[in-house]
Amino acid sequence: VRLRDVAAEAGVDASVVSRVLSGDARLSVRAETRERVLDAATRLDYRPNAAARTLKTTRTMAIGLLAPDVINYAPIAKGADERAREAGYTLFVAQDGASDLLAGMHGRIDGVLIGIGIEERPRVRDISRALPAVFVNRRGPAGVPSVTVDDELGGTLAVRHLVDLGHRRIGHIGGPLEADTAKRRLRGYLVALAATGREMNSDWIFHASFDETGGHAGAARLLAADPRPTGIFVSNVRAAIGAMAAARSLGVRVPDDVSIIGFDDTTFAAYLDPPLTTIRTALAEMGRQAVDHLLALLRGTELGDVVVGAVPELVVRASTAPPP
Amino acid sequence: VRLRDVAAEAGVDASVVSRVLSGDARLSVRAETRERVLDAATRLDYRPNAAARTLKTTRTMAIGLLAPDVINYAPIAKGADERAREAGYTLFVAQDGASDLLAGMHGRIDGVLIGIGIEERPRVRDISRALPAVFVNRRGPAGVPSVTVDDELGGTLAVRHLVDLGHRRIGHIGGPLEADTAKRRLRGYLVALAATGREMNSDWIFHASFDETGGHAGAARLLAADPRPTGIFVSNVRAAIGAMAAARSLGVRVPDDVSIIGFDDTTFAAYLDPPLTTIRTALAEMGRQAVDHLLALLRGTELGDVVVGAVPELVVRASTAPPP
DNA sequence: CTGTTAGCGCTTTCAA
DNA sequence: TTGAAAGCGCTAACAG
Repeated sequence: VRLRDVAAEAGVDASVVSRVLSGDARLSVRAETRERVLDAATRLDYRPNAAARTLKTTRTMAIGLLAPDVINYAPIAKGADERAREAGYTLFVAQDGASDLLAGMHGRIDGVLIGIGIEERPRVRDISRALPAVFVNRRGPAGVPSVTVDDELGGTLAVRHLVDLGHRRIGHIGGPLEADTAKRRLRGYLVALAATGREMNSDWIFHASFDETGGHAGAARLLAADPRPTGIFVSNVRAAIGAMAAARSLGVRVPDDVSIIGFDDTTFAAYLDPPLTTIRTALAEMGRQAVDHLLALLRGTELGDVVVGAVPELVVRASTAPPP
Repeated sequence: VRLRDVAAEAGVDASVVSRVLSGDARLSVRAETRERVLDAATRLDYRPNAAARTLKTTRTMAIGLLAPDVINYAPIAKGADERAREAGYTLFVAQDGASDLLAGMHGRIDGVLIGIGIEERPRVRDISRALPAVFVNRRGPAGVPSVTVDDELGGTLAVRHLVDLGHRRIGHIGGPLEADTAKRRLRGYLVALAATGREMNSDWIFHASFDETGGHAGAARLLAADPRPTGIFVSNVRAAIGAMAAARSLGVRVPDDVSIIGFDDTTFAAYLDPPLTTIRTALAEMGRQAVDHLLALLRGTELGDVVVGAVPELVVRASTAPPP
């Protein structure tokens, strides 16, 4: 059913229907006419044709989220989805790995939330140029706004917790260094080490993917160092799962022999063995604010880089303890 | 830049550009003209306006995937995404929980892959009526095709493995009974129990959400039964994580005191403590076939319900052992 | 081999 | 308070 069918049914012109249905404020219609229109629309189960509307208005009322990994980004996507919906927008999530994401998204969304750094996938720079974009959980190039959490502080808190427990040799399994997120967490780690006068040792630092295999590889490496760290800050929960598995297969007990603290408190954390101590960040809130930011951008307001106000906090569970 | 800009640049009519760019097979253009057009298009970095094209052709060249849970559906989404892309389609993933998914999707996609059963969310029935739909990992109502794996066989294999190890009291923590997937796995469990003459006991069966909390609640319940099962078939990896956590907090050792076998071999499984024995199903393949199915449907071919050919298989790890 | 033309369904001035 | 008309950018007959 098209607009004109509704118009015919209601005995008015299509333009009237359009105005009534789009809730045009400063419009005068007789209450009775409006009734008839609304009636006809429901009776015919009218749904506007998105393509036609978009062609006319040049707005799709949809936004995209480009995530490097749907599992890690699930909480961010959830927050973003909620907020987008509240604002009348539809959120589409696209996974990375695409040959030509740009082609796929172009013209179907008004703007995009980019969760991948330009050093990770140079292509995202083009995307951020081709359409209104806000980086989420990553910083963008100059001129493109971003919404992140305070990763550096998170890293610092993690190290400080280990220091408070008495650890002197503290290692770090971080994400890929192309991810600025990983860089900031690393900086937090380094700054905290320096501030507390703890020894630094490049053998205690390893960068790998934000998943189980990455953490596994990292722990295998760090635990082979001599001397080896007694505490490890792993900058992702899935990586922490991998790290604990590696420790286990080496006969290294957590937390008795080595303490492990993760980053981003995902559902799994509390159910692991041992339950994982983590740094909790406001992931959903980051998603929400990123949407707000993007919508503001679409309205022409430029906002710059934002760090979510909610501060990372330590969640102590059982994977950390005083050093042996 | 619009089509006509490219046309002007190339010194031809817009319709020529349209035909050249859309790679219309049975079209005769002078090689030289085609050159000029292609040249102009790249020079101007032309990108077709999706809305205009859609309005004209009534096809969006995009499909949607409606998932109840992005984490559990990540492998399915990955497979679907690959295949869609190969066919020139863009895949959009929408999470459930939406107030009105239908409104959001309508007109932006040509068809949809539905990963949620109609008993779980009655609304999906409307979606399947409003646009071409194929159910994935769920059966749809009569007349709507589906692509699933052999869940029943999977359930049977799981039980058989426990039986082979010598277990006599075998429990089941399944998904929500509204999910037909959960029903089929339950049936597999029951059939295998009956076939092997194992005792049945309703205290050993629990249905809950397909996630950590569900598995946790289930194990808490089953392990409190008297006598309690020595082996448990948990129909989801995340639920198995929760179940193992519950066992641990009750001082019940896995696999010494109780064996646990999960379903759908996700990344995590191998990294858990103990590494989880599972039934591996062809999730990505299911996603791929669902896309094929939907595209066939869009071309007018009706195909009915399909069960993915790749058979579920047992992956033995360390969470299962002979009963105590 | 290439150009002309009509129209997809909607919104939005402008006129009545 | 309502209707008429134009046009968003593209494609697909059809004509030349």
